[in-house]
Amino acid sequence: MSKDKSMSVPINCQMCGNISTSAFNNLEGEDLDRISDLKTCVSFKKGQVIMHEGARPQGVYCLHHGKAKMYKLGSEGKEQIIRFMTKGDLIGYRSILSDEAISASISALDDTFACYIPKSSFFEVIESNPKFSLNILTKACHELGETGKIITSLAQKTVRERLAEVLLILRATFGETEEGNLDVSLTREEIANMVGTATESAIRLLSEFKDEGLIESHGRRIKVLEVQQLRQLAAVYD
Amino acid sequence: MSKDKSMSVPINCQMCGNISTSAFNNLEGEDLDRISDLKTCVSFKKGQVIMHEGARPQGVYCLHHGKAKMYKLGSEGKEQIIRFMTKGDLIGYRSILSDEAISASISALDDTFACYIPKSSFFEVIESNPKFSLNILTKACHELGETGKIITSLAQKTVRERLAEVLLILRATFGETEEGNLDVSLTREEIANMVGTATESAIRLLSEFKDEGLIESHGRRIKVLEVQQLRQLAAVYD
DNA sequence: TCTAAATCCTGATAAAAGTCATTTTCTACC
DNA sequence: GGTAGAAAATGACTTTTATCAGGATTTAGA
Repeated sequence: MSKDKSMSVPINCQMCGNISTSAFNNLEGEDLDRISDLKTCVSFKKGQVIMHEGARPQGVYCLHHGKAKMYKLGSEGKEQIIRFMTKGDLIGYRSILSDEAISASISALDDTFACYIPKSSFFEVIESNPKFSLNILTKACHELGETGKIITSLAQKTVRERLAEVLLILRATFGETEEGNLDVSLTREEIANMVGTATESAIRLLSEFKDEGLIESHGRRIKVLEVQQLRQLAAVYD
Repeated sequence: MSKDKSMSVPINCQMCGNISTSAFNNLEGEDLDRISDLKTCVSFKKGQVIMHEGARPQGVYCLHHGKAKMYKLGSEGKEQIIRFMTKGDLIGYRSILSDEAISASISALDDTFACYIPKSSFFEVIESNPKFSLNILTKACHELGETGKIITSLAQKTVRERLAEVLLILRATFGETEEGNLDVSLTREEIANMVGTATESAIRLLSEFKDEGLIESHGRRIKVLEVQQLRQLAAVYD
């Protein structure tokens, strides 16, 4: 939480604190150098779009710090948040690897900082290093499993259950501040866009959760009080 | 459509008619042999479960002929169909590659025939052949894009719109018989489980589509008449 | 081909969720 | 630290979708 974020910018990937949790985690010297040498550093202001749905990216971003949301626009122009991303996450790899346009936009929830890796060096390493390729494959397959859960949840659960689920996901993804609040600042509209409901419904249900003592909230600061009850409510058994 | 399905069973992968559309499409001699030599052939009766949610598969199936559905059970025990699979599709690779339990069951909609490839030979080829690995990666990434669409659709579209969408998906996935019917036999419940709605709602809306001349139906045989109108209804623009 | 069981269909009703309108409260920026 | 403008909250109402119940068809298997 240093004021001067530029201080934490890594010169090269070897020095990066996120390496162990990122897709690059078991790359060895030469391959990591290849990535490291050709990457460039970019920062994004809160709210800025990092990748646009429909675009054809010429590289991938590796998020160094900050938070981002991945979302698609529905036919009425409403955002559907697919998932959130934090440090170590790779952005745009899906599009590059399937050779399709970007299927969901990514925008910064925070002031964020990312490393841009050109398509060519990304592919070079993918093609030459089976371990790296397998890493990405593992991540993609894991993601596929998660999306299956989301689909089932959207299709079968009530809005109330899904909201409980989303609160738990936010907690797992972003953690809590010292005060115990969710360490992310989202509008009610964004929460609704993750749950897949109207903003008013999300607001109403959050108020209910508050009345029931499941959460506390002061504006955008939300504190999860009863994890177990929320889990039960969300009918999550894992 | 031969009566004696066993006639069309390939002795080895080189001879398989599905090779060009499957994940094995640009494997060369040696690697394909490795798969081919260790695979075994299995058949499944209509309704039989090919892989069980929660299980730990020791290999993958490559569907040689027949149709299958991939589905998850929701908390009330209701099936949510995630997608359908046809010849050439790989079953169980997600679980093996992410080293997680099977996240969705697969069951046969037809009498089907598949080749079972043990985990070990699958991994050998993955690790030794970057092209194969990239093939699977491409498929997984494409799937990820599709699931994003499904999520947005479930979250934002009405049941009516989603039903129109599902009819178009069925048409694209299974094609049509000579009589112009969708070349797949699904109960109304299965259609509902794909749309993510109650069986009665799916039935009601199919009747409406019929009254409106968008489809014809005689029991389980459904014929799509107005593709353009359905597309518009589904608000699909691609 | 026949028959029992499964599936399909329809109507009535209930519940869930969305929409619209208005007031209150935050929050980001001077 | 004050102040627009955005976001949150809440009530009233509408629409959509689910549920329940009953009868009509279809399907799968003997």
